[in-house]
Amino acid sequence: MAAVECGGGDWPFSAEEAYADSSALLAEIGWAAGFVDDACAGELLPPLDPPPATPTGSMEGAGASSSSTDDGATREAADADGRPAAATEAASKPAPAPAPGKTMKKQKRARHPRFAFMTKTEIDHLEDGYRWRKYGQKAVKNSPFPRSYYRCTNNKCTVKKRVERSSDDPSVVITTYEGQHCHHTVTFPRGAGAATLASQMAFSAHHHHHLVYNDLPALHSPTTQNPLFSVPAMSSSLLQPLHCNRQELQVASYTTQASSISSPGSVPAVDKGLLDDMVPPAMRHG
DNA sequence: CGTTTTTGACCAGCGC
DNA sequence: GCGCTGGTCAAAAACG
Repeated sequence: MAAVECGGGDWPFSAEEAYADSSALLAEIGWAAGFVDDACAGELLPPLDPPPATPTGSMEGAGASSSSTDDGATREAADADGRPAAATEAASKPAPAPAPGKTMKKQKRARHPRFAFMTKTEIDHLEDGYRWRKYGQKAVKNSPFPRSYYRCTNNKCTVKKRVERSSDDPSVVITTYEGQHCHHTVTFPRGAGAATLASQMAFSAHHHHHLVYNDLPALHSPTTQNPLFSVPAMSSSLLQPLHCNRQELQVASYTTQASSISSPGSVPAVDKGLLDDMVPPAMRHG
């Protein structure tokens, strides 16, 4: 596993860091993290081929976009159907009193730490110990695979999760967590999916100081012995179940911690990285 | 019957 | 200003 400090990774994403298409995300994470080889000996597969840098304005493949359906004849049906509360209200009233639930859209979305990892698996939604409710699905530009949006079922918990399959490698699932859980896992099954494993790895990284952070730009030289690729052993106890599950894992994280970003060469505040992303200090096991 | 998923629409941000 | 896209909402459907 490798964790990546994504420079300027404020939330919400700016356009260029929003990973509007999975290729961009793949490029970033893939290059950054590399693949964990099946051998689990710390050997790593070559980094992913970076997809051609797609210009921001490139619209090819937009046919996959769901926006094409938005303008369809279904709209009038929907309007006639009702959508009485929120939609109609929002449509008729320009702005003044934000409808409940819509307030988040008015203000700039709050920044949340993000934690993404890539999993080579056929399973789209990996078990990670938390319960999630799906609240949306969108077709992604330049990708034949849709992106699913999940929210933690704990109503006090604002953590969200995006799951999408890589367009470059359909066997790779990209999972992006946003926010911090304010509660314990519902279940934390031993030897469950790779997502659970990733969480465990995050914890292990914290406890064993195995994580190596680096600044993203430095990661884009696949030939170098990047510190990221030498993530020490990734704790064999963690890799073992991974191996058993026959799932290859990539992990990357982007956080909003400027402190780490500002010290690319060193090993900055390693402990705080992933764990801080995922679990508030009060929740950590001493 | 309660919970979750599906799905079409709406909205904001961004680039042109 | 317009169009595109990602993210979210919420009613309906599906599921247990």
